[in-house]
Amino acid sequence: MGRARSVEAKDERRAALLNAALDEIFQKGFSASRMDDIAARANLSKGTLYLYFESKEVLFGALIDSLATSNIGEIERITAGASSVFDALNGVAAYAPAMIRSSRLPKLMKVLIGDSHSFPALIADYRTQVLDRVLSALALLLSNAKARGEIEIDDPALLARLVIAPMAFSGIWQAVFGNAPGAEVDLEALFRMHINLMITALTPHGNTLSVESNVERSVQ
Amino acid sequence: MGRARSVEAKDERRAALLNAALDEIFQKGFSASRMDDIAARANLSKGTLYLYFESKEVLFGALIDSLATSNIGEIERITAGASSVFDALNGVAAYAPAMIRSSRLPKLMKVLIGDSHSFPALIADYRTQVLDRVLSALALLLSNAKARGEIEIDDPALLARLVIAPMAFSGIWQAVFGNAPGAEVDLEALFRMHINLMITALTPHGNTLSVESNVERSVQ
DNA sequence: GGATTAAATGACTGACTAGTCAGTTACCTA
DNA sequence: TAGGTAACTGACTAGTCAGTCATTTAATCC
Repeated sequence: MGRARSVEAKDERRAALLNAALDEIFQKGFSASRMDDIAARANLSKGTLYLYFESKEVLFGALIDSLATSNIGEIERITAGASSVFDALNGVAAYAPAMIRSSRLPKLMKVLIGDSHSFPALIADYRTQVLDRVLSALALLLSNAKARGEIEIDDPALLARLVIAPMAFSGIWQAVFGNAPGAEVDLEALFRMHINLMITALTPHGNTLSVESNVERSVQ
Repeated sequence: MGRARSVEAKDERRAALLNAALDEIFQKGFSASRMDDIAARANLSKGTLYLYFESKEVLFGALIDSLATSNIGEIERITAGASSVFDALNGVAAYAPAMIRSSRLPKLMKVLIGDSHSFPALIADYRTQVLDRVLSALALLLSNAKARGEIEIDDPALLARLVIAPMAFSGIWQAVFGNAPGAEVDLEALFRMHINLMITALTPHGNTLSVESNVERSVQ
C-alpha cells in the first residue's frame, strides 16, 4: 500500500485507522489499548496515527462519532415507513439479527459500556443523540398506534424499552460471548417470538388471528 | 482503625479491600485502576493490599468470585418456591428493582462486560455458572408450566431469555447512566408491565381475567 | 515497661507507553 | 533524472504504575 496523497486516500486511511482502533479497543478496552498496536493493525506506524488523530482521547471520540449515527437512520426509516405498528415491529425484528451479527454495533455497545465512566461527556451525548432518539421514535410509533386503536397500552415510553430490551441484551451477549461454544443464540427465532408475544399481548381482546396473519407477513 | 490481628478482623479487611476494588474498577475499568487508589479507598497502603492479594489479577478474580454467586440463590429460591409460573414471574419482577438499585450486581455486570476479553476464562466461568444456571432454572420453570397447561409456548429456553432481557438491560442501563438527569427509569412500572404482557401473551386463549387477578397478586 | 511479633508502610525499581520530532523515503513535477 | 514536497517512520523522552522489601509501628505478652 502506497502513501495517501489525495483527499480520498486520506479519508480511506482515516477509516482504516478507526477500524483498527475499534477492533483493538473492543478487545482490550480504551486504557489497555496501545497506540502502537492500533497503528500496526492498520499496517502503519504510531507516528502516522498521530498525523490523523492528535491524541488517544481524540481518536476514541472520533471512533464513537463515526459509529454512533450509522444504524439509527435505518431504524427510523423502518419505523417511519411502516403501515402499522405490527409492520414496524416486524421490520425492526427482521433487521436486528443482521445488525447484531454485523458486529459493529455490538462492539460499539461493549466499548461504550466498558469505558462509560472514563468519558462521561461522550456517553451522555450518545444517550441523548442515539438511545433516547431511538426510544422516542419507538414510543411515538406506539403512541400513534394506541390513538388509532391498534393496540392497548398505558405508557408508550416504557413499552418502547420492553421492545428493544431483547435486542440490546442480545447485542451485548454477542459482543461479550461472540460465538463461544454453548453461547450461541438463534436470533431470528428469538426476535420472532418476542414480536409475536408483544403483538398477542397488545392486540385488543387478545385474539390470536391477527398474530397468525402477522407471522405470515414477517416470514414472507 | 487499628491493625487486623484476629482472623475475623482479617476477613473484614479483605472484604473492605474487595469493596474498594469493586468501586474503583467499576469506575475506571480493570486496566486503568491503580492498586494505590484501591488501597487508599480502604484507608490502607498498597503494601497492605499485597498482603491480601498477590497480584492485581488475583484481586480481580477474587472480586468476581465474591460477587458471582451472591444473587443467584435468591432467584432460585423465588422460582422454586412459587406455586405457579405467574407467581414466580411476579416474584422475580418484584425482587428485580431492589437488586438493580442495590447496585452491586449492575456494577459487576458493567465490569464483566468491559473487561470480558481480558479475562476469557473468568467470563466463561461466569456464563456457565451464573447466567446459564439462571436461564436454565427459568426455562425449566416455563417448561413445567407448559406441561401443566398453564402457558402455551414453543421454546422455553428462548422465552427465558425474553423474560430476563428487560432486567439485564435495566441493570446495565443503571450501571452506565446511574441516576443521570433524563436517564431515570421507573423499574417497578417497567417490570410490572413486562410481566403483565408476558402473562397476557402466554395465557391460553388470551383471556384478560387471569392477568387482572395476577396484578392484584403482585401488588399485595 | 521492655521484649517480641507481625501488621502496615511507602520509597524504590523495572517495565511499559503516550506523545514528539529529526530523519527517511515514496511520489510527483519539470 | 534531479529536486521538492509531504507522508511516513521509530528512537527517544517524560511520566506512570505493578510489585518489592527494608523499615516503622501497633498490639500483645511476660
